[in-house]
Amino acid sequence: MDVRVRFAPSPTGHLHIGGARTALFNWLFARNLGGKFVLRIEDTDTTRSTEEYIEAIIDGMKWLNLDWDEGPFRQTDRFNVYRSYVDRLISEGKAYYCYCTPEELEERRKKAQEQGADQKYDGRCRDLKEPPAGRPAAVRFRMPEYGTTVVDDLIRGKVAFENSVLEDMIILRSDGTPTYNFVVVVDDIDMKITHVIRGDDHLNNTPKQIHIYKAFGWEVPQFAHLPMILGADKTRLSKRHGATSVMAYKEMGYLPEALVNYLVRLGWSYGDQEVFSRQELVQHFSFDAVGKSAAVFNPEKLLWLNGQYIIKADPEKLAELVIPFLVKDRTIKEGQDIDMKWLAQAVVTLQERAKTLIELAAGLKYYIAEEIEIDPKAAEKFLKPEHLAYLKDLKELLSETQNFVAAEIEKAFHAVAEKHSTKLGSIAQPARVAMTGNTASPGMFELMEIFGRPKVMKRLSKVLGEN
RNA sequence: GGUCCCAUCGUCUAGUGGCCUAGGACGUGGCCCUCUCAAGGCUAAAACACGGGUUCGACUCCCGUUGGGACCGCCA
Repeated sequence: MDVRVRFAPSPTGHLHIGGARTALFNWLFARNLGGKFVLRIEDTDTTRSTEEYIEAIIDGMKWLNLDWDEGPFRQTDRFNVYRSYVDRLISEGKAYYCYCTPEELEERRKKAQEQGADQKYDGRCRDLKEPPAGRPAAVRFRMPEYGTTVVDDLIRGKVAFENSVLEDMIILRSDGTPTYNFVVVVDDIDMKITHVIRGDDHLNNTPKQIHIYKAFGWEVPQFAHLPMILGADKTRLSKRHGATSVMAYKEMGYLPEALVNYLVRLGWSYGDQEVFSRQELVQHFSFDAVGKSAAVFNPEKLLWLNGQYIIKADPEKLAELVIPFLVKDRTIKEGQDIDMKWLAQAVVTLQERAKTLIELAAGLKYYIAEEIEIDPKAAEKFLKPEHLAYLKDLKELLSETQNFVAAEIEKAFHAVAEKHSTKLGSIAQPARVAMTGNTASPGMFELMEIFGRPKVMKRLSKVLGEN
């Protein structure tokens, strides 16, 4: 049998970290087994779903490079289908009309809670002989009252539920729209889904859904319930814990490969390996190695991973990716012409120093900008009169070098150090402040080579007050 | 409150009854490298929630306690 899985987000918000991981595990499972990955938009809540969020979710999927084989399907396009399935259940006596209003139900629930009693629907419309006139009706599914339902889960094993705790849930609202627990089953059957891979928070819904499958005589798919992702306080990850939308990480200068790598290790492992290529992920992924316990989202480890991916990334590609951040930084103007070959060279010097594209852009600033600001503290420490004397000599030597390349530049530095009987560091630090305005940067020799002689001369002149 | 799930360093995890003096990674401290900052290398501190069983032997199996989480909607 061909494996078919789906990711079914509801468009009531952006694609968030938890949803992205669910999508990723579905994708990996499908790719590992050569199956199909379906994208389905669960927009039956017409009051909260928006077109913007559908776009946002698709953007997030694309950015993470999680391609789907079918869809996106939308449930709002399928209301007639659901309607006919509801009718079938009613005609077979497996569902019935309920005339209780939401307000009445709410009140009863509240009362039951206060008394510490069972909160489930009392079934008062279950066997109604005469429907009350003039009241809107919802449709409820008739749950079995006795027996046990076992969910056989790929991650958790067998989980048993007493049917007596299940209530007759509403499958069709009084406004004629169907509800989640019903449509999810109808869709999964219509779309021939073989494995339902979703968040742990759905485990309790699963027995209810199994009864719908059975009411129709359908085969129940395999389930895999993924553990939750928690915030630092161990509660479900939410806005309170900082950035949760996937696209926010794009804006913060993260690489999608790094986020994917981080997310997959939240719950899944392969021995001691931490960094995986796409191919390795697809090759090794299996639910056997998915853990059962919830995981705390750790931004620091994600940052480290991102740094690892930046180090390994192709400099030309990084140069492309960093452009929007340079624009945002106002280091360059939108659409400004820039020598990409040269930019890539500059990027190489910064790769192992930048953990995000934002940091990369910040480092690139002094390579590109005409004027730099000099940190007063740095100047105070490294631009004292004796330092300026070194820089004066350095400038002279550098103006005479044949080829303005790192090896030649290094010779000049050593010559100055020797002349003044001092260490290389006492020349390099002042030079660094003159070049970058700061005390930390890539190595001076390669930096100067990439700057080029004119820019180096200009900046030395400036600190020497020679304008 | 009811139902269900979960439980190894601060965090992510390896571990499927003897290989464990519990391994790796992030983070933290130290050292090395070094023109600064990184990167890299070495190193240190840091965990089997607790209590009972089962067993010749439990991190590993069973039960309970405790702790955490999820769900209990005419939301998904």
